[in-house]
Amino acid sequence: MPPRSQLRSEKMVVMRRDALANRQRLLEAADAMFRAHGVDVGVAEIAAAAGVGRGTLFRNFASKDALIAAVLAERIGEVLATGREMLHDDPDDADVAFRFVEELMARQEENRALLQTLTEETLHVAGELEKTHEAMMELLEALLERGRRAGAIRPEATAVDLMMLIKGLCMYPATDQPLAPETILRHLDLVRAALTTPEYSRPLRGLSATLVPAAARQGD
Amino acid sequence: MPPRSQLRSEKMVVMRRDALANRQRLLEAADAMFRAHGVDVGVAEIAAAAGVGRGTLFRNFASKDALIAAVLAERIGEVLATGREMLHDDPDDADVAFRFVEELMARQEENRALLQTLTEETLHVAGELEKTHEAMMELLEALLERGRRAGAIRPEATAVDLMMLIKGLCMYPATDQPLAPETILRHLDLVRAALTTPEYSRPLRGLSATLVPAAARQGD
DNA sequence: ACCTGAACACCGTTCAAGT
DNA sequence: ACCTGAACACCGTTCAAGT
Repeated sequence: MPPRSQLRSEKMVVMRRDALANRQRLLEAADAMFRAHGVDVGVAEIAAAAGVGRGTLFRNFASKDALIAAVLAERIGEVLATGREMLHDDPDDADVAFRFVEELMARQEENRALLQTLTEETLHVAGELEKTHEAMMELLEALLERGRRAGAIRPEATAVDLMMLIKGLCMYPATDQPLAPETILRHLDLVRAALTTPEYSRPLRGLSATLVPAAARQGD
Repeated sequence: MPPRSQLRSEKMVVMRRDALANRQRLLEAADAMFRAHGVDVGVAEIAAAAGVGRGTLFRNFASKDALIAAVLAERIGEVLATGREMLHDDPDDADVAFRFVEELMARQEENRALLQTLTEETLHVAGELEKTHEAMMELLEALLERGRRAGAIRPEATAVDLMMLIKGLCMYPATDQPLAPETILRHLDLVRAALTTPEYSRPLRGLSATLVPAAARQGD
């Protein structure tokens, strides 16, 4: 399938090669700038880093939100790929769903800033992101089904349940500083406790997050 | 304790009566405007609704974020009050913690827009909000302790655990539309399952949230 | 001491002119 | 067909002048 323009994809217009290159450079520049300076970097800086004018940015992405959504979709796409591998490689693991979520959270630090912009609005600005999101839900559904079949996961548990229980790890305001790995493991164990049948319960790893008051912190 | 200026509270300066009235009207106007139009209403509109100039707004609140924080602190303060009543009225209820969280989530709809702005930054712009947050954690801790003593809640469970598990209800992006009451109950049951001892488990009420794709929705 | 609103600074976004 | 950057619009925030 030849690359199509984002803005007029219904028309199936094939982009000029140089224009497509610009689009790609914008995506990469945006990705790098978001990592380095957060999502609040100006569009001017992003365009400059990509070596194009501001107008070119808006020719390729309807708005700054759409650009953020596109970058986020790419990153989530990578996670999706590893999740599908897990699903394929290990057909008998009743625990795949939680193993995947652990993998997902390990990368969470690099995506936290982007995830915080993921409100309903941004979810719908780019059709690309919405499709990625749906793909994620389907994957989680398939992963959970493994556990259900093995009797490890309660039958009523859904992908949405799982997402909502995890959300706090990405969002909890007082933990904008990096989460300790043990804190992540502990929270995931709590999520496991919520979704598994009693027979499959296990003790919690790690410790609860401790909130550091602003007064006790350095260099804010 | 006489009312003190927000900006120079160290000096314990007592505000002039008319100035204090302005501050109060700003808080009320902001609260009303946030409910009606969301947190994105301009400061100009808020100041106009309060019947003061823009400058007065910034004399009382260091920034728009500080104003948002102040409003949020007031609303959380109300919830805190009902939580403390519960703690006091019913000393033998092992389930107070979850009853409180249910109450908290019932009001969640009116606070969702504000809660979404509650990142670490906004948490620290107003000392008032940080204190409220700490008070909330202490209250949750006390509520959980009731359940621990009765053997209903696992001993390692903390207030932070509870907050992080609930967070998804406030934040899950695809549910910016009002959450169905059954969805709230179901999620809280999952949270209960995570935090209670196996003996106290109970079946889930309600249904999992279903995500409505943008295409299938009306009037976006 | 406090209030006001014009002026400022800082964004995202558009668009006329150019290739 | 696409690119550019000056110009625009829209905020939050400041501050000189007024009471």
